[in-house]
Amino acid sequence: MPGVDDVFAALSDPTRREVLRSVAQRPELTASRLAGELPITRQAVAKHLAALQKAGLVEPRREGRETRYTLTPAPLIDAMDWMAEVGAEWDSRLARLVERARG
Amino acid sequence: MPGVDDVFAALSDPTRREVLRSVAQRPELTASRLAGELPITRQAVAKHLAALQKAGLVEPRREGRETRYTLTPAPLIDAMDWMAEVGAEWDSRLARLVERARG
DNA sequence: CTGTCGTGCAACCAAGGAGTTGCTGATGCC
DNA sequence: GGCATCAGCAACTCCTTGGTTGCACGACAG
Repeated sequence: MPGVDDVFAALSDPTRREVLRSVAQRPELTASRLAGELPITRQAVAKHLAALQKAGLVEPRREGRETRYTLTPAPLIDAMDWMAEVGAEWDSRLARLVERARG
Repeated sequence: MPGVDDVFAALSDPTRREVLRSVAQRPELTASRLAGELPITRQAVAKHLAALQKAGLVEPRREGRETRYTLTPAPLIDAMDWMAEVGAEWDSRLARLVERARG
């Protein structure tokens, strides 16, 4: 039950956004494999994944000796909700955008 | 011409989000007035406003000896776009999974 | 002109966070 | 069993940053 606070905090770092995008693109990604594609160590990737997990954006699944990560995009909607709420007084078009994104 | 990077960085701080929300609700707000409503000094508010301005989320307008700030919500759309893009990649991943399961 | 109010700039401090290295513990393969 | 991986934990180093105080300058009221 992470709040908007954790979500925005997680998205604030460019490397972490890159990690999130990688997890979104490739299924069942592990920290070691991800570290092989990024210019940082495995431990750094693990920290990013922990932050993303705290924000509820990613879900670990233990498979033998490796842990695979999966995107859980629900908190993204909450963040978009917050932005729409801020923009609501200013421009009602934002609210309509989110409505459409939610499906 | 600020990028998504500055926007997410600006939104990462709770106090700064509070500032942004205040500016969104009450247009033509000044730093001193804002500082009166928050438990921080005027200079801290000014720094937050500077960060928001760098992200293109707010626009200053000099009026005599005071500067009034106005919300410019356009970069919020960019940030929402980024999130929607990540979600879309996730959806296509799901689609591929379903495709494979269908055989 | 003088005092006051609102701003901006600079230096400084404390806390947090990104990234690293080093080690230990499991798990899988020969 | 023995070795190579993958992962988790801890401590440490920098660098960023949110917040502060102090000061100096421009604008308005008396």
